[in-house]
Amino acid sequence: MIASEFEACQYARNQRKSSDVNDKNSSKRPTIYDLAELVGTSPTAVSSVLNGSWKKRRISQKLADKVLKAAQENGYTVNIQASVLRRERSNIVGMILPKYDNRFFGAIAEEFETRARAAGLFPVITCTQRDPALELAAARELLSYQVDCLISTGATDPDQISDLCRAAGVKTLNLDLPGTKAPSILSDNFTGARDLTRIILDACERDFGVVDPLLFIGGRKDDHNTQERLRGFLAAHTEREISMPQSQIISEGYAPEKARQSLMAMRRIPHGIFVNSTITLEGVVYWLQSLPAERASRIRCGTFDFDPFGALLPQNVGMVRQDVQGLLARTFEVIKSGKDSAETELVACHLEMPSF
Amino acid sequence: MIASEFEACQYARNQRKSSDVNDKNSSKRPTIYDLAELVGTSPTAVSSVLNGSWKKRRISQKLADKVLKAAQENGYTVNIQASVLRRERSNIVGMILPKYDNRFFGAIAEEFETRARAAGLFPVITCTQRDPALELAAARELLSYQVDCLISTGATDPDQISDLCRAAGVKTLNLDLPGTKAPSILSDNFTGARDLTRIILDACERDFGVVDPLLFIGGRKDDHNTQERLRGFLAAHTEREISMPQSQIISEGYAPEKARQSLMAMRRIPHGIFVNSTITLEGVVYWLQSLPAERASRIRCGTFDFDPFGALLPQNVGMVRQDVQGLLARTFEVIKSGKDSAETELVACHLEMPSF
DNA sequence: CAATCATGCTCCATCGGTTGAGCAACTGCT
DNA sequence: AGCAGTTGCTCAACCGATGGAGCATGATTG
Repeated sequence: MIASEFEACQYARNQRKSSDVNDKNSSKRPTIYDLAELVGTSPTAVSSVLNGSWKKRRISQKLADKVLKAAQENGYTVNIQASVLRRERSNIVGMILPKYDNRFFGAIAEEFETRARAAGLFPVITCTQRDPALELAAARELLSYQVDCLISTGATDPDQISDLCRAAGVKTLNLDLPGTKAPSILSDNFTGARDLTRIILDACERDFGVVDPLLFIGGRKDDHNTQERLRGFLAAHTEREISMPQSQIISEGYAPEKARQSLMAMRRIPHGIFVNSTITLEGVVYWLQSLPAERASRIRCGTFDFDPFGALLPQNVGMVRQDVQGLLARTFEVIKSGKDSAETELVACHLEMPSF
Repeated sequence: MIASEFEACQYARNQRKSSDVNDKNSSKRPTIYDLAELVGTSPTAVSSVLNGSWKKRRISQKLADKVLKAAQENGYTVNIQASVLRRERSNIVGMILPKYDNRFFGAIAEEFETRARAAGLFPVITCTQRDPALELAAARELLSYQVDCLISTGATDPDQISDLCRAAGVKTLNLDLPGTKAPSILSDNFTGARDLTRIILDACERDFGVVDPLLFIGGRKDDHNTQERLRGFLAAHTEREISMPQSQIISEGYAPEKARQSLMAMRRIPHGIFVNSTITLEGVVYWLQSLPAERASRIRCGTFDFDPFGALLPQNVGMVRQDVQGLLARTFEVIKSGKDSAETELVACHLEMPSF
């Protein structure tokens, strides 16, 4: 008898499981073998019903229904590890992200997850605390999970990660900070910064009749984004023939406290300030609070990156909001296209003006 | 000859791989079988060297060194899918998180990842946009990745997720919002809110000589955390024998715009305001901007949850900062203890006073 | 009525790593 | 020399899902 032979074979294959099939207290989750035994069919049939290939494999509707019902009743979930091991693709997309502590990275994380899910992929984000060693370790870890694709966001050393991915034959892409060994998708920091600078210059001229160089504060000179923003900042001054003294560019890190101290130490307080990040803006606000109200009201500032509280500051004349949706739309397009030339692509920013 | 038999067997096992071993252009990553062939040993030996069990398995230092060198040179990374499939534990811990758009959840995500890594576990966070259906789908997905443990943070319906986990025999735990079917770890919303209310009442009395009921704004009445905070808010009034009119409690959601409109519509503007979230605080600040400066200066407010910009508002007298480190410390302790009784545990908040 | 085809399913090898069992070879002891 | 014990390694089964190959049926056609 073929049927009993099959059953015997199943039983031999997995004694413990078989005896647990009808045991609701069993903590082991059911497998396709368990369902096959319950329904009285083969594991292959069960698998193909559950993964959708059953039509192609000419399984009858009747059997499919029985299998689906059994799966439902027994709370079956596929074992992805086994599935991925067997298939060529994992459908997992990994992302390395420096921090979750600001709106920009938070929005990137959410948008990435949403788009990945919409594309039928499983997103895994891992946060690397701006630590190069952790970035590398995390990349390696994601690779060992067989990600199909790895996105390095704001990575300290994206090229090293690209190398790892290349060795593993995994697609990769740099977001927010460029690398030379994979496609890079960035905000147009130059244009955003230039437009913001113009707005601040306009406000100073309009409100105070002053045409002075602005103060640039925050960021690091060795940081690509700071360099580009500085370039935009200087371009806006050059086009108005305002010369820029070196002392007006303070780029000694993003930390709020550092910015506050630098501002406190200045002999001549500028009317217009270009703030290079929302985190630096915290320090600027702290400093503003220490000024007499009348003096504080005679300052205008604009910030690169958006924060809803920052936008409500009376001194605020504009914030550059990066187009997170646009950045990730392009990211997924590039992934899909399979392109892997190390070209850099810019996505325009949006200038958010105060609405009050 | 045993050696040649072994090699022949290996070759038969995997023709394509074997011929690729020395091919640097091959995009396939090396496996333990490849390394075994390179070094001239068995896959078992390679595996045990690479996963650290070689001492126990009495592999010689010499062979271990050779294997490690080969692994290094060929950029070997373990295939976790295969490894997890065979082992009983995955060492993956999953977390469901509503949003990444505020400091609280951002900090939870970072702290969770840090602690998981420190415990030798692999953290996977997935963001569910406060969507109950997505929460459930995400939980199912994480289970199919064989997570050892699943943490529901701020989940709409944590009990449903607990049920899923129970069926799969997976440990689970609720964070930030309580459930009835798994251990819950929450901030002590009651005490935090009561203490904050006291501070605001103190400030109104000290600065304006007024002993009036405060305004409570933000949140939802059916939300556990709002209920607890409201209880603390009322307790602080009761202990001072201040009676609370219903009209002073506005709990129609967290949205900033909603809060602003409610405030605009009030006939009598209160001196003291209890703001139930930083997101609601945005609306309050928006409204403050619309007031004459002199009037705005005669308001004191405190907020549940912390935001660095919010802390810098001149009207701010305190922010309740939830103890994210404490919450996650307890979370990991409970996980480790294996406890699964549905008890709720409270973690104290910290009252952050303005420092200027 | 035999040959052909479609239908509905099962068998088996496979993905890569892990683990219990076991086997040579060598050492030390009586 | 004989035996136990140690050292250093290999074998083979297994985890759960998947897909190509193939095998009985039953229906259709010349």
